[in-house]
Amino acid sequence: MNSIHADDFDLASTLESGQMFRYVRTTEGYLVHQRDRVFKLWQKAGELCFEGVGESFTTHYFGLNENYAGIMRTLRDDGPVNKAMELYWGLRILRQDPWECLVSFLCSSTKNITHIKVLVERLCRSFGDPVSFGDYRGYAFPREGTIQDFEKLQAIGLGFRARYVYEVNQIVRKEYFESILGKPYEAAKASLMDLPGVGEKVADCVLLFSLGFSQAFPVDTWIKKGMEAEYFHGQRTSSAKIGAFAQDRFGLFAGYAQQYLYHYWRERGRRFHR
DNA sequence: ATCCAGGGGGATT
DNA sequence: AATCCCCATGGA
Repeated sequence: MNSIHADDFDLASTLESGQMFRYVRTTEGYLVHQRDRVFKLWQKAGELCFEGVGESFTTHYFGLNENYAGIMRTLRDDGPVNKAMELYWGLRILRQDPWECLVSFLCSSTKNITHIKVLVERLCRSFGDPVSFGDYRGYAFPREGTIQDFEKLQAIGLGFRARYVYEVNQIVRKEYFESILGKPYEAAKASLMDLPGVGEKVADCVLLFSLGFSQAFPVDTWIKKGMEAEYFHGQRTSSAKIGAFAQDRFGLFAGYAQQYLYHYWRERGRRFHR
């Protein structure tokens, strides 16, 4: 067991705000998969405790070296964001493995999160190497280039998404993301959108949740509905307009605003039904 | 700009 | 049992 001091950090809202799909809630905390890693995390008294993984990985993965309070200060002027910030203070943007992030969000289109989790889990079971943690047995996320059996891929239940995963697996290698990292936001997004199955939404998710482009503002259905209600007088507005509005209003850290609003509106929506 | 196929599970009625 | 909805993309 190991631990680091972690102020301004909320493990639960960070993991459960729809950025990543390979976690299980346990009695003490969370069991998390990332590429071929599987590790345990829990929080107590300002400490982030971890088992099965190193300190430098943990710090980087959760963005704990960022100036969180400083970033949040730039977003305080906005009412809804400020409200979400109060409720979920400590929600961080993850630095996931870009390959895993890309393939996961390729599976995400018009799926709810519970179903995305199932699909990603089946993908790992079918194409990933076995991994373990104590008594726990699981599977690593499939490495780049190892998703080659199209029939097996279809059997997972990906539907029309199977072709995207298959084709992207043939194109993308580890080096692919290194060239993207050096580009400005718009150019990086355009590069990702050259991949089959990658539109604005998926590109922004990969840029934000894995490559550190904090200005990326993914517009999914929750964000679209929420933004229309809150900032566009309830009028139907295109995702492109919402994206442009967000860039203008929230600036360099629009992605944090998005993640707060997404979690806030989604949690609120779910609570209505209980 | 808008429309619609693709596709399947989960939630709601 | 029927319907709606879901962190979409791509092509018409």
